[in-house]
Amino acid sequence: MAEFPPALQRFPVTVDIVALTVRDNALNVLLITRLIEPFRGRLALPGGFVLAGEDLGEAAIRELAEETGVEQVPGHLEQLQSYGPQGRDPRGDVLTVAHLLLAPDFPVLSAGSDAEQAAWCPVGDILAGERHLAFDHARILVDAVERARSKLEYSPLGAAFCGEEFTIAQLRAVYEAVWGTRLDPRNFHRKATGNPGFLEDTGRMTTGDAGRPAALFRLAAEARSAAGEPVRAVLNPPLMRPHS
Amino acid sequence: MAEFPPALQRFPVTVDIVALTVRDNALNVLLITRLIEPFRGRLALPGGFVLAGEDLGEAAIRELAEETGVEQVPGHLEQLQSYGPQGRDPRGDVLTVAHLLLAPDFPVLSAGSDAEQAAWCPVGDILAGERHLAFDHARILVDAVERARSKLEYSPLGAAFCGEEFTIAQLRAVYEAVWGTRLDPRNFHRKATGNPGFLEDTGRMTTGDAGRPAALFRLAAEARSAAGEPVRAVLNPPLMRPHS
DNA sequence: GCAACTTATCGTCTGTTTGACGATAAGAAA
DNA sequence: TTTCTTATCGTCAAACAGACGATAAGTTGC
Repeated sequence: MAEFPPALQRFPVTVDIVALTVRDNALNVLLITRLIEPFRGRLALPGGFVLAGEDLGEAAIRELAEETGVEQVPGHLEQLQSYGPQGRDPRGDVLTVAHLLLAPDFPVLSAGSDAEQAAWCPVGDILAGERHLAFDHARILVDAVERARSKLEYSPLGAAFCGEEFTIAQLRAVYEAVWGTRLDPRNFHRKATGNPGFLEDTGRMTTGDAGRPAALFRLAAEARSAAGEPVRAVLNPPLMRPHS
Repeated sequence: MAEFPPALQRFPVTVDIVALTVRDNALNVLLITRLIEPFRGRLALPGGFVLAGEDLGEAAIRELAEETGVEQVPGHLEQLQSYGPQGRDPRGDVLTVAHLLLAPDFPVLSAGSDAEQAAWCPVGDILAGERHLAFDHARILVDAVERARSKLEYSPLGAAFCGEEFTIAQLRAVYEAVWGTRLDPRNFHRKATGNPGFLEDTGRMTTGDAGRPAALFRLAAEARSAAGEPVRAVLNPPLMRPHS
């Protein structure tokens, strides 16, 4: 039976989760306030060490549950990228596997005194440098936002920010918040509804809002991904963000 | 001074490299024949353990150099995805960070008796199941090929498979090999040369080949990425692969 | 040298898609 | 009832993709 080399270097491994949502027409990220050193008092991405017997995705889901109180993954979770192990943590080398969660606005746990307090923060505030994140989390956040932006172009994942049913205008608001642009409502409506295999009409309408009632849509069956499965790119041709 | 928790789990970490190139109009992957257990005698992706004091990219470059003899990274190297740590290796849990190299056809080291022999293998043969790869490398290869295919659509990375200078036909052969389709030479020529910021004419021509001499192009300055930097997507609108 | 062949490059034509924007529909608010 | 707001449908021109003809400029065979 083969064994690992005796002098084999082993590394602590963490998972970090960049949970993005759209609140008040702005892209928000879920951040915790660190209660322990290092970076005590600083904002950081939720995450933690991978335990023995865990896979990466499992660890990400567990950490998310521990720090926000959600029972089920509330949106689309995918692996982003790995960072390290050098120079990330003053305690020593740590490899981190960052994950990206695109989710509807969900309530975060109001933690007790000894737990880390999670809260949604506007991404713009963080990227503008108003608050400095712990570790290399600012860089991870930048990569995550860029990934989210490009995913919206050629995948149906914009709908991951909405609930089960949504209007075209709500979906458009997602694109506008993530891309930081304004989109023409009429052209967006045409593209979203005219792409076979993207949305399907539920037959129901909104009521009570200002303006004309809107039709409610859901993701078409072929655009929904089973948990952990890659999303089939159904936006063909893609919905390009305005370049300028 | 903060320290890591005493009971902290640590994992061996490897880097694996999916080196892709185009040879004889087919997509090829660099594979080694394993000389040690586990999976002795099986084909596997080049790679190895991350050493103390190394970052992920450094480890990937070192392993590539050790197993192929290249001195410099011969193409575009980027991180693909991480896998594990469970159920990948009979010796125990290992986390691997897969990397993707898109490179021109480069000669691989003809190793001596005790080194692992690297060789280019047609990706089609592997995916068809003619040879079984060690570990979960077949799955990693599938993910890498899919990443390469989609990268060609909206990034200038097709040129990473060519040398410094290349003709439109050579670039088209790359797209055809990676996508496994035929493309109309005239429409491809129009798209490749008509996209500002993608290619620039060197002013030089091929000589000696069959047919009319072709103009030699290189990647435009704005489409070249500094080492390790993300590639700016300059194909706008993208060059979509035929869907069917 | 000359015809045949090969490959590169330029054009044309048609259907599709985008971007800009007018017009109408259908509710709530005043 | 009028006004306001938002949803949805149309229109039009420019850009673009896919199919394919035509020509240019080499090499190869004879």
